[in-house]
Order: sequence, then C-alpha cells, then structure tokens
Amino acid sequence: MAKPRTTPQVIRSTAEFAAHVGLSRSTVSRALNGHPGLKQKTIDRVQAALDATGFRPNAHAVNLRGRRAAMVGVCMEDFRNPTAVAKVSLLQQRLREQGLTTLIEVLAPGSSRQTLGHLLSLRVGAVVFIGHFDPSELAAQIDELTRHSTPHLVIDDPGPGGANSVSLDRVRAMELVIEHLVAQGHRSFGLLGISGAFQTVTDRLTGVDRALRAAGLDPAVAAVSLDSLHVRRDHFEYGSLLARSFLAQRRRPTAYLAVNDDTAVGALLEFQAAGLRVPEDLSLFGFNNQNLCLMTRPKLSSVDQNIEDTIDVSVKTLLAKIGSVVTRRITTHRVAPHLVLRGTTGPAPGNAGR
Amino acid sequence: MAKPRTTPQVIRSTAEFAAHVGLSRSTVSRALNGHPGLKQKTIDRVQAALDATGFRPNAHAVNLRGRRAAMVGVCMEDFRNPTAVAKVSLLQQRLREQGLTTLIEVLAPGSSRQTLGHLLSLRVGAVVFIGHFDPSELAAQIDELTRHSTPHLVIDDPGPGGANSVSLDRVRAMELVIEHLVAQGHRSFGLLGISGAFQTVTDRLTGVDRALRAAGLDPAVAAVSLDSLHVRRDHFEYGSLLARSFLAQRRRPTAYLAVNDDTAVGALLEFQAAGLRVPEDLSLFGFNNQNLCLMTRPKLSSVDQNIEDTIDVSVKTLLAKIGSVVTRRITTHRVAPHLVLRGTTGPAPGNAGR
DNA sequence: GGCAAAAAACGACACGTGTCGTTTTTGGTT
DNA sequence: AACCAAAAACGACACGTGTCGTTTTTTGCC
Repeated sequence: MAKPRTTPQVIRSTAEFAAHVGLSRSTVSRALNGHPGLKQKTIDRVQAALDATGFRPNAHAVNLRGRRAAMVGVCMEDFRNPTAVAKVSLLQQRLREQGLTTLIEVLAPGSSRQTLGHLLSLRVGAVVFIGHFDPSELAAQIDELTRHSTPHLVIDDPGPGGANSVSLDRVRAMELVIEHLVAQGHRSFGLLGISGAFQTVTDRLTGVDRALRAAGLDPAVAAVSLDSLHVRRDHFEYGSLLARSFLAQRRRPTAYLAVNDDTAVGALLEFQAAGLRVPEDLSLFGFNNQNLCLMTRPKLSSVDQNIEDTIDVSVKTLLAKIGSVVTRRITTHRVAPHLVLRGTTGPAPGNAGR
Repeated sequence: MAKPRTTPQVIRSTAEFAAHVGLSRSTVSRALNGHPGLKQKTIDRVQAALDATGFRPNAHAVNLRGRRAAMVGVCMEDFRNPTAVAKVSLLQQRLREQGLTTLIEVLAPGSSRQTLGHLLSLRVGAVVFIGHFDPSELAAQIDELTRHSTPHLVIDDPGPGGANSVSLDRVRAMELVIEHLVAQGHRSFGLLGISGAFQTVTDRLTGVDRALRAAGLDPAVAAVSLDSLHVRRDHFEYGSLLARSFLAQRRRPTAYLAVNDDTAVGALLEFQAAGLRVPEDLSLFGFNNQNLCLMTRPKLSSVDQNIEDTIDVSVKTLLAKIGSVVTRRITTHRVAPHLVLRGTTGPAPGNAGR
C-alpha cells in the first residue's frame, strides 16, 4: 500500500535507503549532509525514514572517501590507574561532543608498534597518549606519527622532549605541598615512592628541591627517601613497606609525601598500626585526590590533578592540531594543581623539627 | 642507488607501497594476505619493506570490501565502576589476541541510540554491553542489533530476557555467603544497599531468601534492609549512612552483606567509629573483591567475581556468534563465584543470634 | 495553459583494497 | 637454444559514499 515497493529487511546502503524512501540516492545524500536547495518537506521525509529505520551510512565508505577519519586514538598504559581512567573517560566525553570518536587502546610494551600501526591503518585524526611509557619507545611512536603527518598529544608524561604535551605542573604541586608543611613547622620530609626515571617523578623531585632551598633547608638532609630498600609491586603494599622502614629509623621525618594515594594509605595504616597518631605525630600527603582519600580515618590530604582543566586544554589543543596542517611547532601546556587539605596534615609535633 | 625510484615521504596506498618495493600491486596484496604461489624471497622483500616503512593498508578500504569489520563494540555504563573497567580491560586484551579490535563507548542514557548507531555505522561484528542499563532501553538496543543481524552479548545484567548473556551466578554467591555465616552462628543479617530493580540485585535477594529458608530461617525476619531510609549517591557514603541507621536500632543483626566493597567499607568505618569491634561484635561481607578490600583493618571479606572465567566464556561466545550466521537462539551462561574470607568475618558474638 | 525556476533524478568518478582471470616475464632443465 | 612451469604483472570489478555537472520532472505563478 505504501510507496516503497522494495522493503529489504535490512538497509545496507544509501541506495537501498533511497529506494525505501522513494527518492534518488543523490537527493538522500544531500539531505543527509545538509546541502541547500532541498524542499523542507523532503528533508523531513528523509529524517523520518532515518529515525524509523535506524539506517546509518557506512562509516568506512565515508572515511575512505575523506582523507582522514573523525576518530582519535587514545593509547593507555593500563586500565588499573584510576586517574588515567578518569582522564580518558572525560576525554572521550568531550571529544564526542565535538563529533569525534575515541578509539581506546592499551599500549603493551612489546606490541606498541603493532597497536600504533592499527591506529594508523584506521587513519585516525590524532593520537593521544595517557600514562607512563618507555621514553625511547614513546619517542619512536611520536616520530612515526609525525612521518604519517598525524598529530599527537601526550597527557601527563611529556618525556624527553619533542612531544606535544599537556600535563599537571608537578613541580609547582610539590612546591605547594612543601610550602604548606614548612609553614606548619615541618623541617624533615619522607618521600614515599617518589623515585624513578619518569618525568612525572623527576618533576616532583625538582619541586621538592626548589621549595626546600627556598625555605633555607638543605634538600640532601631535609628530604629522605628509602625507596631503594624495597621492590615496588603494588602501590599500597609498597607504602606499607616504606612506612615500616621509616619506623625502624632512629630519627624520623615529621611529614611524608607519597607518590600517589594508594601508597599514602598503605603507609598510613602501617604508621597507625605502630601506634602513631596522625596528624598529631606525623603528617601525610597523598597525590591524585582519588575517592580513596575519603575512606581513611583521618581522611587523606592530597593533591588534586584538576582533570577538568587538563582535558579541556587537551581537547582544545587536539582540535587545533586536527584542523590545521601539521606543523613542527611543539606545544606544551601546564595545568595548575591545588591542594586538598584533610585530616592527615597538621602542625609539626612539638619542636621536633630538627 | 637502491631500486625504488619513487620514494614518497608517506606511503598512502598499496599502489604506492608496491611501487616503493618494486613489485606490482597484486603481488604485494597476495604477499600481505598470505596467498600461495609466491617466491619466499619476494615475501621476505615485502615484509622487510613493511617493517621499514611502517605501512599498513587502509583499514576502511579493507572493511568496506568485507561485509563485516573485525571490530567489536563495547558499551559501558560508566568508567567509574572498577569491576566493569577490569572486565573491559581483560576483554579487550583477549579479543585482540583473536585479531579483533575493541571499540569502547560509554552509553549515556539519553544518547544511547546515537551511540549504537555509531557502532552500527562502523559495521562492527558484535556489540557487548557491560554494566547496568535501563531494561527497556537495553531491550530496544538489542532489538535494533538483531534487526541489523549483529550479534550481541550482555555481561552481568541479563535484563528482562531475550538477550545473550554471561553473568556471575549471584544467586549462588549469596547462598554461599549466607551458608558460611549461618555455619558461624549468625542468624540475623543486615543488607546494605542490596535493593533496586536491576537483576544483579534481585538475583542476590533470591539467593539470600533461598539460603535462609534452607537454614530454617524466615527471610522476612532474618534479613533486614534499611535502604529506603536514605538516598543513594556515593556508595561509600551510603554505606556509612546505612550503618548509622543500623546503629540506631534496638536489636541489630550480627552480620552484614553489602552490595559492593565501597559500601562495605563505608559501613565498616562507621561501625568501628561507634566502638564496635569487627569481627568480634559483627561480621561484614563485601562484594567484588577489589583492591580496596586489602586497605581496611581488618581486611574485608568479599565475593570474587571470577572475572577471568567471565571474560573467557564471553570471548568464546562472541567468536561463535561472529563466525556463524545469526540465529534467534538465546545463549545464557552463569559463572561460579567464590568467597574470599578475610578479617571482617567470624563467629557470631556469644549466643546473641536471636 | 504556459513558462520559468526550483527540485529532484541521473550518471559518472574517486577513494583503497581484495580477488580473479589472463597475459607476460623469469628461471631452471633438457 | 628451446621449452615449460612457476612467478609476477596486468587489468578490471566490486564494496558504499560524497560530489558535481547535466538532464528531467515538479512546482508555483501569471
């Protein structure tokens, strides 16, 4: 009874769809792509049929015709890092608002080349790296991307250089932490898990150094790290082990700075199990401000990463790079951190500074 | 000096690649796809050039030619649920071993149709749902997938029926928990956050009921829920609120079963803050067996989801469905849970059972 | 009813790949 | 040198889309 004479169960192409609507393929095409010179009634008819059938043009054919896909590849180190997951989650949401699809991949150390090749074969518009990667391997990936004139962006681990990056200003973050604790009377600081070659770590050490010097303290004396005594496997467990080692020391720092919240919580429980009171006997600072911070007693003070700003800047940068021609110009952005003071930080005990 | 006379900076097609190697396009193509009748030396030459240039055939062109893409779409409710993230992480890993790409998307309640359309436009080979979804909306999605003869799989929330599913046997899980606690002398149980319309919840209530009856107890008396007293926002906070409400009761259960670990930890801290000793005064069971369980004192007993089995079965099911023609046959799998006993569970206090 | 303008249809091409049948070249053997 | 089979090259088609110039149909107006 209705117009369409051929009504295939599944519509596979614009040709079939056009036949179903009773229009020509070109008319449907320009209706779908918003070209001018169409009667409003026709546009409505196409739209109605679109809603009714749920037809969507084959993305592969669309992307094959265009030079570049409306996709952004995201390489992650892991799904176990809650902060990285939060970032990719927000990033996907924001990119989708811009009409961009996000293709999330875990970049395994061995098969990173293969994974990147996969993204390149899909002709993604850009590739984003989130997390920690082997510096030389990352540099190779970025080099390959550049050779394929595909823009890239590294979030949080800029690496040795030559990469576009957006990252938290970790130097400033540690300066803020130290400044705050010094103002509270602390003069000796234990570092929990802040060691290694990643720039996310070396930046923090730089910040600690600067702030200590600015306060007239000698970093070699005022900052203590026992990281080398243990092998890092699980963050939480590592925090416990380090705390135990500090407990065995004769003279102990009055404040502790952890590489992340898990490590801080591990240390906190160990200190408390030894009968120490927090924050009366010692102060403790986490990093990342995860939900976990609310689940300890007292609640954990931490550094907030300001993920919203990080992602907003990242998206803006990406859009600019995708839109324009590829330039050799390297862009770098720093996002300001802020401290979240909770129950694990307080004045230094007595005059026990040093 | 070398053979290739034309060496474009970027190789964009097999034609350019073939010219670069000094072979014809068809020869290169059959070398790439492992066709017989080629000299080993030629194959090696192609492979070497492949490694050297990093060229990968345009995936869109490949997928355009084939009927179906070697991609699997994964719809998630959220990235904030650690268990769901763990599942998608393992799923992606396993699917990649099978040569399948995973496209992860968050299915926002409003724009779920649009997101699914996006996956369909990419002609994915299958769509997996992980998490909790609105039943009617999920049913509509599955219906649309079936109309497009695209296989689907729902992990963990089978919904009202008519969907292929792989999920933890939550009925059995709660039976195991109750059986264990009854054997320890517990006769009255508090339910923390186990309420709502999702099947992942109703299944658990069924399990509680069955096990209680089997133990000769009346579920209406032995199982107490105060969920309706509070609005659920954050799991941890909800656990705290519920514990406070139980503390205000005259007669209290001796054992508590939480909907997840976060809720359990919230309750644990509240009970302890009130001076109750765990497990001497009360027992507490979490659900999911996350890392968080190790971060409390005492450590939290919990139900392990057996994610490896879940994903293994899921991958097997998916491969079968992708390979064969679409059938109307619905498949359902249940994965066995197991209990992880830690410090928050013990014998019921005195004879205070009832 | 006629006429011009607007709307729609038509037809063809390009995007990059896999495949297949046919033709040409290569390389080894008699 | 001749021959023959293996190896490579050649040419063409299909996949589904966007676009564009051209032709046909519809619409609106006098």
